[in-house]
Amino acid sequence: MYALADCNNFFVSCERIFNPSLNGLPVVVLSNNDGCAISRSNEAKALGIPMGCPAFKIKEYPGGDKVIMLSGRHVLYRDISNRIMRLIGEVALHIEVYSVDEAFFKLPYDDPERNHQLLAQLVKKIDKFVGVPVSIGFAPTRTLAKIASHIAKKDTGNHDRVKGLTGKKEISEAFKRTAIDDVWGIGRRLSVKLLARDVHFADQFTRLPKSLVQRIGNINLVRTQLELLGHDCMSINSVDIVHKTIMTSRTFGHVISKKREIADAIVTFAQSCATQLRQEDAVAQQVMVYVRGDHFRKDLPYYTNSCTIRMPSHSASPMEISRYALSAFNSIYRDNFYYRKAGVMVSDIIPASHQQLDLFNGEKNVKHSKLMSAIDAINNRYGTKKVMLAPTISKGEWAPQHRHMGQASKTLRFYSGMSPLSSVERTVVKLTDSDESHSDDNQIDNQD
DNA sequence: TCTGGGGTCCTAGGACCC
DNA sequence: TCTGGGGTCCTAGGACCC
Repeated sequence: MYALADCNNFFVSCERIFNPSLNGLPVVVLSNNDGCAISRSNEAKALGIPMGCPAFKIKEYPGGDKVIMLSGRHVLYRDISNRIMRLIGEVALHIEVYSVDEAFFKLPYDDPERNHQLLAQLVKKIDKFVGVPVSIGFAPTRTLAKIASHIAKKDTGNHDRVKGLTGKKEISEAFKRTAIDDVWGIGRRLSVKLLARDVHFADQFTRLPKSLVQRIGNINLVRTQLELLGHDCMSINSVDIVHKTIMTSRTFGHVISKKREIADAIVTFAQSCATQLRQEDAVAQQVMVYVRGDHFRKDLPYYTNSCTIRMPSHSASPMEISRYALSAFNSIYRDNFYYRKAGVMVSDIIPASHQQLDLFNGEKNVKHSKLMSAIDAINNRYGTKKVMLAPTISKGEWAPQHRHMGQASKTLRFYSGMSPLSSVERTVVKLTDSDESHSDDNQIDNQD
């Protein structure tokens, strides 16, 4: 039996822990650059504000001028999420953290009644010790548990916020009320195709012949149907599996055309990928860089491109990854265009322990890895980004804008147990090794 | 003024090989 | 005159999720 715990309006609920005066008010948390709403309180949902609504359109809704808009504080949310996951882990046989606000887990009992009691206690415990409202659904498969958790969340008469879908009759009743696009795995495109065939609710979908389901979608849609019929066939990447790709990208605060400034962002993103790799104790061999114009600006010529480079060996060194990222960037950058977004993705990731020793670069790898350990230790102790590669110490023209941050940083540091940072100077690490000679095509990385 | 970021999986089609 | 068949690998694009 699987359970799905889902935090209600997660980011908004996190903000309310620290600012209870937000309770009962329409609140949204905004994405990077204060671009659009990524979490909405029930009061904001009631005003009709959709997920992803651009911030500037919010006040166009009736009552929208009363909506409180907050910039996101993702480090804080991650910390709160970890606390919730720990509490779930105390009762679960096996937990799969699916996203920052959701986790699937296996239940210890066969008896639905005992499971229900256990989960109701868990919801209360999370309320008490963390302060975030959580809804939990449980059922024989993950896709059914997802439907159950929707019901638990939406049914206002359900006071313990737990819903089990275990009996045949109960499940088929729920199917009749589940719109086809509310089924996990059926998104915008597939629901259009299904509606065209007069499939409006989950029960109609479960009756379609398998061959037709396969034709409409692919094997994934067949799996979704099987899951609804009670066959457990979804595998979830649990936290202990290394990521297949790691990406860092940002929309800039405004359009940029200067190569130097974009390169600065690219190096920052490359470093962030390297840091994540080291946190997962993994190494990557491919580096992909992309740049993009602003597709909302019809007055500017639009350009987008990407370049993938295979490094000679796997690496988690920010110097190494930054160098190849810059090289890739140099090959796609074009003068006279305005850029709004860029990103770095590393792939072909394996655990560091599987790494083949590179005979030619062995000594350099050892040097890098000692340096990296030292940098990680400093950043862990004094706060992220205290030690950075040289090209990233500019003012950061590309930096996203956050206008609704309020008194964020004080609370955040206190909450996360970090020490104040004022006494620590930012340290510069030179990007280019003096013994490297193959960088004639990356003019930028030699400037420091 | 102003529109996020980070993932996964599957499939079709091209390149290449024998 | 006339242009195989089967396999693998890679990549781009499309779909989904939060």
